[in-house]
Amino acid sequence: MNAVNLVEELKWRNMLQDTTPGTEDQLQKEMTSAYIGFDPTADSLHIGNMVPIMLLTLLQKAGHKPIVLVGGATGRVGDPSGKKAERKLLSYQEIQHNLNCQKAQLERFLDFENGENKAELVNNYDWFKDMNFLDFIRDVGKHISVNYMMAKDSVKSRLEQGISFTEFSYQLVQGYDFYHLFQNNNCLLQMGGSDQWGNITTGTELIRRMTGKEAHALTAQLLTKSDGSKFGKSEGGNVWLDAKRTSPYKFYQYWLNIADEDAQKCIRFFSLREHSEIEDIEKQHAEAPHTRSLQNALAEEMTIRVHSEEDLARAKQASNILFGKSTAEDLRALDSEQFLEVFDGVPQSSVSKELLTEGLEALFVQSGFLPSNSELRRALKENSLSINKTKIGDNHTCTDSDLLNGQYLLLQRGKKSYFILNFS
RNA sequence: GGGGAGAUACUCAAGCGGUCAACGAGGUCAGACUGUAAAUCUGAUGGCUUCGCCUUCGUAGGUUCGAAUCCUGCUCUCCCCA
Repeated sequence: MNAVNLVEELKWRNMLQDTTPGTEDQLQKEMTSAYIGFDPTADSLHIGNMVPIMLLTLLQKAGHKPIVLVGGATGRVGDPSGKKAERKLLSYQEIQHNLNCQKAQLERFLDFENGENKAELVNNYDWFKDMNFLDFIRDVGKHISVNYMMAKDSVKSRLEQGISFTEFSYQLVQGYDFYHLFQNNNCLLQMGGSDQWGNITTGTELIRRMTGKEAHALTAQLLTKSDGSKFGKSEGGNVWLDAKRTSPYKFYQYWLNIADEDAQKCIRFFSLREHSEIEDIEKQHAEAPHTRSLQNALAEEMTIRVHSEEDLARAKQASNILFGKSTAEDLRALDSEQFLEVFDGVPQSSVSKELLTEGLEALFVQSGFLPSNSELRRALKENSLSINKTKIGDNHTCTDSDLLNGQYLLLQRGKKSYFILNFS
């Protein structure tokens, strides 16, 4: 019935890790509801969450119905999968706050409005809040043996170090989610990263034992980076989708700087362009790697999808000023607001106007940019200092006309290290 | 409790009476090259009023014209024996 075969699509993207038997048949047979759970551990999703988001996006594009489950209940327990140690519990208020924020973000990526297969959002707290412990262990716990639960990797890997009963129970709680959605939302499939396989199959097992019916699991490969570090982390930590946590500029830069090898994986994982178009970009990249077609395409597409066209334009402008051939003139073209946005995150110091004409030592050292006069001398010897993108020498002096917007001076050591002086 | 070894700059690690702000390696920073990459090459890497001066070699004293280097106390670390 469907023009797009989801399983084929995922295979083409090298995303598919594993499915339970019969999954593809079910998806080809009829519109199928499938869900993925999101953990409310922070008040923003990060790009690590883009893989499950893509699964749902592609699911919807293939004509099926995505169900987004936010883990109001499971978030109170803590998933041991992939975790070396017990996690600290979040307060109920924190979880609620995080849930609301994530919800708003998810709405960007899926169509919650139109069509028979419009996306739906559920919160497992709704069906767990009135569940009492005795009911749970009688009605649910009875069906799954401890032996079965202990055999899961997520549990097994923690047996040495210890795992609380709380986290041990996690798979059962998640399994019950699946059962609940199976019964109430006709949800026949749970998807997730490959680290979720164990949890998901506990769900299918539970459904089989409680209803005698069959439910399905589908997992995606985890995205790994060629240098072994974790995907979605930059030096400053996670790359978040929230512009307040990771500015669109930094977000754009993250994609732009992905290693070639990883970019090849990412374009298939994340791009919503036509297959032929993606293959063209891959070809381009192979022929002329230095143009970095893959990184550019990715950075543009992802910045637009997560932020907006305007944010992309600004990010590009900022990048151009920071890294491109742009010069003093481009810098002067910025108004005060743009200037501060481009150099968002660059350390600033407010200094009094008298300093301006008091020489380099005053500007670079007293302002706190360079740690000592020796450092300043060294930098001058290296010819590594610039003011307003123009290299300066030993006896440079500044005047009022050097001030950007009558107020700022942009100091620079080498290529990457910036500092803003704010003359007030 | 007895015996031994050690503590040096961001890290590792030389130095064992003057030529030591202290070899070397890693890291970091800069310059060249480049794809805002990797690799490579070059330089820098305590502070200052820089052809000189000042403060640093666990800590406090001492010997000496002169100590990171020798002596003593203290603190800490490691090893061996009981």
